[in-house]
Amino acid sequence: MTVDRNLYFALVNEIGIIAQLGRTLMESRLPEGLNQPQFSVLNHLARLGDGRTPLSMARAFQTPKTSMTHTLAVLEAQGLVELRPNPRDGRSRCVWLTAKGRDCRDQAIASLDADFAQMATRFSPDVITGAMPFLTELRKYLDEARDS
Amino acid sequence: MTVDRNLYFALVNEIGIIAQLGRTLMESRLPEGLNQPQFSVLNHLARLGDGRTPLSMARAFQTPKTSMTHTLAVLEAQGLVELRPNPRDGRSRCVWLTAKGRDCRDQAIASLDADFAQMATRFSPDVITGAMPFLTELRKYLDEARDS
DNA sequence: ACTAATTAGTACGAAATCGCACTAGATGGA
DNA sequence: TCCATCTAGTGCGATTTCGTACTAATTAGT
Repeated sequence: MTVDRNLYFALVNEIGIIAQLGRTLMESRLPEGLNQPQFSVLNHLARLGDGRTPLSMARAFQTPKTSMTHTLAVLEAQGLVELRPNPRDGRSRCVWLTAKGRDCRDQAIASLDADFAQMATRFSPDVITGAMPFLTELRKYLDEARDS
Repeated sequence: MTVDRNLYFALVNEIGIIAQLGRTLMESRLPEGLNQPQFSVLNHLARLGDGRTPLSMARAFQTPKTSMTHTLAVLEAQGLVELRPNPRDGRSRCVWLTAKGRDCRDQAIASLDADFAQMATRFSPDVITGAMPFLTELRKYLDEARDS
């Protein structure tokens, strides 16, 4: 019992530390004034397409919608995204990348490439691929467990 | 190249979301007014022994020392830890659990046990044990990569 | 022993996080 | 249609996070 608890706690703990280290490392590469959540929003819009609503993004990142409001306000103030009314829903808005936002994301990606290449020398793509299913399943589990 | 970058980015992303979900879930079980970093400090002291210095704990959690100062101030205000002078170093202090702090930690552990038991039905200890080495190595790698 | 460099901790301020309460718009009965 | 309910987003305030700059104590080099 005790052993199991420590095992699961160690897992959560290790993941928490990795997330923090990853975030700090990542932010050291990002352009000045762009933090990890802000970059994630830009990247999300670039990868999956813009025109999404704030709420859908808040859900995608599992973060409170008030946090997303703040993040988007910062990005908008920096001219990296634009918020336009949602033609399908008067309460809602759609988030669009500006040209500057797209450039900024591409540049950030380029900076991170060097880190990922470095990382690949220690962790081959195969190793990462092998580790992903467990992590994905764990994420889904925790996501579901949220409602209980 | 692009595939690799997305793979590594997906890894960091997934871990970030797991950390956030884990933290939120955990905090929903903790006593009112105790958040995850605060609990982690209590747990660390209970497991590894108290009388440690703030800096050593900041290092253990890979967090800035100013954050630890704040966390300890909160815990002290709640009467969960006590800060006493370090007899071996006049600049330093030692952190001690109070009886209340120890009780609080034990109670929190008990609440979390139910969650871990639930989690164990989906992820056996063997699966967790199998996943740990990769995560530990990744954590060490990121820790080392911090100085570059 | 003396001074320079290092180290532990904190004060302070800026920014981020996020819960609560609210507004405006949408939706689903009856 | 009308009203109760729900939903998207924001304003606000409490708390957390953490970088910079500082003080006081220790350590290292000579």
